[in-house]
Amino acid sequence: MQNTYTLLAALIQILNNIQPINNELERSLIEEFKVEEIGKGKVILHEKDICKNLWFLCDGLLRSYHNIGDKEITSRIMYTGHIVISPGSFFTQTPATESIETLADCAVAKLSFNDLQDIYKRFPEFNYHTRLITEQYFYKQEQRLYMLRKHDAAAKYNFFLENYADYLKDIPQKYIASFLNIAPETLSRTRSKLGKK
Amino acid sequence: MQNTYTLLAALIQILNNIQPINNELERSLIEEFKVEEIGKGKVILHEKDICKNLWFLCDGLLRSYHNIGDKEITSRIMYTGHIVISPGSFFTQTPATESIETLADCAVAKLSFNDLQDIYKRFPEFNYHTRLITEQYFYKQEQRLYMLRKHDAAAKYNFFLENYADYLKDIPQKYIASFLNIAPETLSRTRSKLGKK
DNA sequence: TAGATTTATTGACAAATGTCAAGAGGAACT
DNA sequence: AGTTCCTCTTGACATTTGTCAATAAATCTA
Repeated sequence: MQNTYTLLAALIQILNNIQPINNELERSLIEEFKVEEIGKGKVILHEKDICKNLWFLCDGLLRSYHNIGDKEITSRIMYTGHIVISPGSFFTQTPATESIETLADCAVAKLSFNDLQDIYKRFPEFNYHTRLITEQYFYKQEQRLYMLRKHDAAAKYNFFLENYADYLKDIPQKYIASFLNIAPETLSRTRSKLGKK
Repeated sequence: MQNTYTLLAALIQILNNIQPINNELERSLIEEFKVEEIGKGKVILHEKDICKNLWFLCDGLLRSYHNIGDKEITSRIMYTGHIVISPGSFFTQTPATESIETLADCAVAKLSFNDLQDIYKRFPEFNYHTRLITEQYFYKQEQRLYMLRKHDAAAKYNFFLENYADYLKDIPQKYIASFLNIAPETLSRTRSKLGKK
């Protein structure tokens, strides 16, 4: 496994792009983030548990999902470079209404809610970075809202292709289908109509 | 019209609930926010314009909408107490992909992007407040994502009733329909099945 | 590699919703 | 009050998607 510094380089880069962070903050982040490798198919957050960690996905693929009746709905798909939390649960430290699982072998860097609050206390300027990051995720989430209002299954699948093409082969179609809010059979038919793109 | 202080009291309250703000910041906010009254049916942000303002909706009702082909889709409904922006446009100061219009006579307090940046510079701790507010809106947006994945029109309409019942009579049904991503005719039929709630 | 298990595909059909059209009901304006 | 315009409702029908079932394909496991 690579060292923490190397694995966190992408995260440090994201932060520096927002506004250069000072060495002390960088050192604290590298110190507080705990890197771990997680095999494919592991649930890193279970529904009803409190999301006590924020993960930076150094490498890999994740999905969040929740159950409605007997159906499982994939709500988000997260890939390398993403900051991963269950928003409602992490922000308010209340039980999660969704689970998060790995769709591939992953390397993640984990920061606990409490350690993050410490960092906010010691480096108030860090609020600026996370405000901008939250704004970015907010905007991306809005894109998904637009997607779900698209008229037909083909338009929704095209959204998926535009945004997640690189991960197409690694995500079981049934998950893609529920992410797009269509039946797996409909996705299968849509794909064959579009020529298996 | 009431004075700026009275109209902004609710906003100041929201901020103080997050973390008490000092007098100087409060004074600056009251000074920088410009209150105005806007009649029903006015477009306060036009698609393709840059969203240069953040509005605090002191009193009234707004919706955001965008066009897809010949269809108009209502993306958000915002009522008294909401902080209103077109997220993608305001955060990045790029052209908006949606418009915002009043659905009733409104009183708003307006703060320009530039004035907000000044406030961030003078009061870095304000990033903390807006980070938490952004997190809250992020979470509410996620609720709308869940709604759009609900199985049928009745479930979507129930979501609307649970979240916007107070504004039911003030929002034309065709807007509610597109917000829920169903045809106006379907909403009409769904309502009559549910007994006109 | 063989067998078991899960996932994807395809067909037939059902159900929900969308579309089009006509008319009723309200709101706004003169 | 009457006219006009827009929204809502209702019906008939078309279309899309969902559901169920059978089979094929792929993946996992021993």
